[in-house]
This record gives sequence, C-alpha cells and structure tokens, in this order.
Amino acid sequence: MRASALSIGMLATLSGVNLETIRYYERIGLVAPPERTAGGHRQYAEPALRRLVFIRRARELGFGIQAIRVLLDLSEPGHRSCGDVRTIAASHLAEVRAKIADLIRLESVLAETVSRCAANDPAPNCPVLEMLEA
Amino acid sequence: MRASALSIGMLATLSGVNLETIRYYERIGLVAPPERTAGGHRQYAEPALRRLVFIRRARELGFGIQAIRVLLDLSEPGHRSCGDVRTIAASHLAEVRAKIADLIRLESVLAETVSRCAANDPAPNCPVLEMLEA
DNA sequence: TTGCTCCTCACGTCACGTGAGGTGGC
DNA sequence: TTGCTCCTCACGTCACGTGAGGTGGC
Repeated sequence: MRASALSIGMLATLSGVNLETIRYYERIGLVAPPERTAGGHRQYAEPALRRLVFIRRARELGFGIQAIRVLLDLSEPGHRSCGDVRTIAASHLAEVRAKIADLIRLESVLAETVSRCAANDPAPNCPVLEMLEA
Repeated sequence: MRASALSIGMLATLSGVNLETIRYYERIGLVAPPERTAGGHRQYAEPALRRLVFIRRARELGFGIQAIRVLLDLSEPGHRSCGDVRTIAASHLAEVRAKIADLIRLESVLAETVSRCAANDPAPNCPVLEMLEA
C-alpha cells in the first residue's frame, strides 16, 4: 500500500530480471527479502530495483554471483573502493581474454577442417572424422 | 582374463578420460556397458578405447554430448556420411564464432572501463561502478 | 466472479567431479 | 596380508528455468 511499492512482476519488468531469478537471488541472499502484503505477496521499493539493475548489468558483463556480491559491497557508500573494484574487473577481464583465446583456437581447427570438408564434396574420406579418429 | 582386457583405470589413463566420466558416459548410454569380471570389475577391449578417444577429442573441440552421439553414429562403417558430419561441424563452428563475438564485445567494454579506472587512481569516482549503477 | 498474478516447493539443465562406505585382485 | 583399485550410490557444481498445485488481489 506504500506509494512506491512494486510487485515482483513489476520489478521483473522494470529491472529486466526474470521473476523466478529474483526469487532465486533472494534465496541465495543476493537481494534482501522484501516486506510482504497480508496475503504474502512481496512488496518492493526503489532500492531493490536499483540493486537488481546493477546485478543484471554485472551478469551481462559475465561476472559470477560471488564477484557480484563483492562488487555490491564495494559499491556501498561506506566502503567504496575503486582499487578493489578494479582488481575484480581486471581479473574477470583476464578470464574473458583466456576464454577468447581458447575459442579462437577451436575456431581455427574447426574452420580449417570444415573447409577441407567442403572442398571434398563427393568424399572418399571425411576430414572431420579423420581428425576425431586415430 | 582376455589378452587385451583393460581395467577402467587403465582405460582412463590411456584415453585421457577421467574414470568417473567413463562411468557417467556408460550411464547415459554414450559408451556400451562392458563385460565384468566375476567380482564385478569392468573389463574393456580395444574398441572402447578408440571410442573414448573420439569422444574426448570431440569434447575438446566443444561438441556437446548430443552432437557427439550423432557424430559417433555417422562414423560407423555402415552409414558414414561426410555431408552430415560437415553440417554438424559447421553448425558448431557457427556457435563458436557467435560466442567469440559475444566475448569480444564483453572484452571491449571491460578493457575500456578498467583502463579508465587505472588512469584514475586516486579516484573520486569509479568507472566500473558507474557503468553498473544508474 | 473472472482471470491474471503471485505463492511454495521440487525437479531439470549441462557435463561432469567428489565423497562416503565398502570390496575385488595382484 | 597390504594397499591399491574398483564398486555403487548420492550429492554438489553453476545460475538459473520450468512445472505442479494452489491462492491473493484489483
């Protein structure tokens, strides 16, 4: 009944976070349990929306839940620490670069093999299978 | 007691597939249940080793289990089909390329933001947090 | 009253790895 | 006999999504 009260459905729409995912975040303690109506429905206020948008953006950037917990802590007025934030972001960046390097290697092998496959259409042998066998 | 019989431990070592993973593959029907000794220990022969090496290589290339099932079928003497194999490999290649493109986008955003963070060391504001908030 | 939204479990996803508690085999 | 290997569950991982069966609220 409060002026800015949001249902979980509205919060999901406004934050871009799936409704069940919001409940999941509550279960794992990533967002605080909100107040409830007499009937048991969750009622959220503004700060919950801002927190979820923060989480969604961090997830879109590939941060894991544990990293996001820390980032949320470090974003609080009391102990904002850009140095610590940068350490986490730089470490995540390194992981992203490592994954890219792995995938580029895969891509090279696959692309080369598939192209030999294509050049070989009425095929007596199959480059892809040959790579996997023997 | 057969000449070429392999224990699951030997098979794991020779194939490069973890012992528990071999049992998992048996549970999901990716490899056939082997014969057993009187005491219940699994006894494998050559074909099991070749099949596991095939599976391991395909996994290393990022193919999913379902795709590997099909690749294994298509590799059998009866119905070898390089065209079908190429279709699967090309589709996987497209997925790998899409993932790379996603990660490159992440990498750009993270790298740019982190570098602004570094240039900003005694920081009044934090580029990473600013990106996540508001 | 309708029917849309919300509620709480529990299970499924993906491809495994780990641990418990017990036993085979050289 | 030692002790290394193997056995079978069952549960944990990661971040959720889906479905069942039921109810609140405009």
